[in-house]
Amino acid sequence: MQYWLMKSEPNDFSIDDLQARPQQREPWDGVRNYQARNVMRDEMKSGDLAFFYYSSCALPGIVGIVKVVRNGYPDSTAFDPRSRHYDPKSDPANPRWYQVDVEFVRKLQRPIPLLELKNHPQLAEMPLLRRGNRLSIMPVAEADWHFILALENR
DNA sequence: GCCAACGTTGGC
DNA sequence: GCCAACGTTGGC
Repeated sequence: MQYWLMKSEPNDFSIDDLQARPQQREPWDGVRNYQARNVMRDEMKSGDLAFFYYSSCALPGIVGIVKVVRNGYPDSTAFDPRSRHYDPKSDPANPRWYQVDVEFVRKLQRPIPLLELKNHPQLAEMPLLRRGNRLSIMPVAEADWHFILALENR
C-alpha cells in the first residue's frame, strides 16, 4: 500500500463536499498535469491512502484522509465540451487524462497547516515542501505519513 | 493582487 | 530539438 497527497482548492472541492457525496465517494477529475496523470494512471491503487490538502486558500495545509477506491481510468470531463476541464485533444479512443475515485475516510482532528509542516526538518524532503513544487498529486513516504499523523494531537 | 517557479506551446 | 513567450500554480 502506498501513501499520497492530493491537492484541492477548498472553494472548488472541499473535504466536506466529499463527505456529503453519495457513498462519500467522488472521481478525482480535472487533473491536467502529465506527472499527476501518470501517477493516477499507473501508480495509485485501490486501497492506497492519501492526505487531502487545501491549496490556494487562507490556510493551506492537510485537512483529512481519503482512500483510493478505484484504480485509474479515463477522465470523461476531458471529452465534455461543456466541462471546464474539456480538452479537445483528449480522444476517447486514446484518452489523455485519467482519474481515480476517492472515498472519505476522516477529517483530521485539526488542520495541519503548511507553515507547521515547514517547521519540521524531518519533512524537508517531502515534494510538497520543495521549492517551486506544483504537483497536485504526490507520494508521501510512509515515515512522513506517520510523523504527520502524530502531529494531529499536539 | 503580486510574483516566483514551473509547464506547455509553437516557431524556427 | 531548442528556447522564448505565454499560461498556470500557489504561497504570501
